[in-house]
Amino acid sequence: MSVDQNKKVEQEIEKLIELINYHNWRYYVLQDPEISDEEYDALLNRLKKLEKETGIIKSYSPTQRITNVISTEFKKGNHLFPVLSLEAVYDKKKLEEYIKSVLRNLKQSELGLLCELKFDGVSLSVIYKRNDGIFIFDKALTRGDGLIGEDVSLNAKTIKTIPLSIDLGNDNDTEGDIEFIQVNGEVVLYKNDLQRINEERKKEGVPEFSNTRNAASGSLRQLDPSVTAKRNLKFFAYSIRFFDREGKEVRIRKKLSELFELMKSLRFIVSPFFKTCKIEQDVDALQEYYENAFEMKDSLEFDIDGVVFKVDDLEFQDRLGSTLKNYKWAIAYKFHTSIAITKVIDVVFEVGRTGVITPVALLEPVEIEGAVIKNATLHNFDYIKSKDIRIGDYVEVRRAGKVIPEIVKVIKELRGDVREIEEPKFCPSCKAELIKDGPFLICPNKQCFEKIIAKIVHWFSKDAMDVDISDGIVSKLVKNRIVKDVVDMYDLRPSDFAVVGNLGKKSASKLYNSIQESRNRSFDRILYGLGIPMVGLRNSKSLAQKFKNIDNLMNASFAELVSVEGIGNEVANSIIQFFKDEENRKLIERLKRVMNNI
DNA sequence: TAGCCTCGAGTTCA
DNA sequence: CTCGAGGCTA
Repeated sequence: MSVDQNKKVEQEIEKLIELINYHNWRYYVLQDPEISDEEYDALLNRLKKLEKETGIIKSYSPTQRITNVISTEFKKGNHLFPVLSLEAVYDKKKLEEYIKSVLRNLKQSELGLLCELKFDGVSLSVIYKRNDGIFIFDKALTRGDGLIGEDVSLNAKTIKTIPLSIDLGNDNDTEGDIEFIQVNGEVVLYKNDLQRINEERKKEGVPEFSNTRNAASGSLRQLDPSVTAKRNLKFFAYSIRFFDREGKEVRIRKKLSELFELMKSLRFIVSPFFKTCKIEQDVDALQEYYENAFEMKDSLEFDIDGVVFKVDDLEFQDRLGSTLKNYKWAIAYKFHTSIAITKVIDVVFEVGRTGVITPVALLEPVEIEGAVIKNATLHNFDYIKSKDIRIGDYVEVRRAGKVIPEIVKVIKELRGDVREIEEPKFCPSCKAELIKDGPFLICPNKQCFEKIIAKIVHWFSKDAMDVDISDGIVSKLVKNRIVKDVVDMYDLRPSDFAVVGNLGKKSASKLYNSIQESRNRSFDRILYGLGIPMVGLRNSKSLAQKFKNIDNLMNASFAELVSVEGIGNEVANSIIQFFKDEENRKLIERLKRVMNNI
């Protein structure tokens, strides 16, 4: 083939790419195709043929959306502009406070806002790089830590609604100094696609996805892009930023809403149902947008978990800036979700201060009212039996009262491949044989690390010594055999803490000082800290008041004990048992050396 | 002895 | 906060 001919074919390839991209956009983004599927396929086949014959394959050619490369891991990549989260509010009052603070910070009396739905999907940064006057898909990154994300380019390329090239045109880049473009948006999976995928997975005997977000996230993190391609993911764009060669941001518009229009013309699906509004002090317009979104959320094809309001003026955005985690120029107004459905991934067993083994369900993380729930206690085996909870079950989770997650019930309709929760025979920490006491399993080993850790943590707890020490540090001190009981804690130097924890010099000496200072705690707190069974806050106070010091208490007869208000047979026996124990007596002798009020 | 009241213990996440 | 059980009173 002559050079001339080659050039001609290359031109045809370029034309075909542009034409296919155009029809791709009509079909996937606008959902308004101009040509039939057959005609589209014909164009694609022609392109494939030419590429094969000439070997000219442009990286942004539609044939490159699916490659056969199967990676073993994801590379890391830097975002050009950090991808942060948004502060969340759950009621009108909190929203009002936020808006007022923004107005105050900007010294404005009114504010233009852009209102959007908050998609329940996975955030994605798509980065384009200049090449011959147009911008070519360079890479796509997950959020990661906000600065560095995972490179999921191959998977992102299979998403038909992410353009592989962008033509800004001259009027958008008069200086010609834009080198990179970062488009941010949400990768979402439609509800009907989730259903379809789950039906297939059920047939194949693999676990179903519990919601569209998890499915989208899982699809984007596939090692084999051909799997991602079949998932029919969508990309909703909500931000576009431009950068020069040095990575400095270049502004070509003044308002976010103008950028939304620009993204539309660049063939992105922009955030559906966005609108702008102007507000002053009252947030009624925002409340209305929120209520509308709430009403229509079930009829939408995709999942949303609230709405987002963003300051429209980009200069105002700059002035507001961001914290370490959040942009200050945007707020998420989220729907209440007091319950959520999630999956029991596994059950682990924890050892408490008293040796009682507690089963804890590990859950597929779900968000309830702003907190991500990963665990829920199952209390004991009677509880497990009464609710018939099994590993692999889908469960309804509620945040009981204020914070503590609770499994309300098993969704039996969703039960698939499940496994019974088996009672452990041995302590998960020290492997000692467990003893059964009613519905409880108990570790009898006095040296059990987890028990020692829990006892020390209790000793320093708020109502006892009131020392702010993390159980992580205690755990390391015990496991490295640096301490074996609370008395040893008073002999540690600041440097000992630095060794085990991620503590700086300052926090280490602070911790040291507060432990030393706790030598002066009152007798009732010491008594509580000892953790005598059935002796809690209240009983420690009455006992301390009556007996004044530990020797009086140890020498007290049964009759003297029960004469104390609130102490009956059981509690008195428990106290006598506690002081009979040789280990406990030794500990108390040692404590006399370090505590001032014992 | 029944029943109310109070206390202890375990519990999660930001 | 909740559950379960001990203490106390009628």
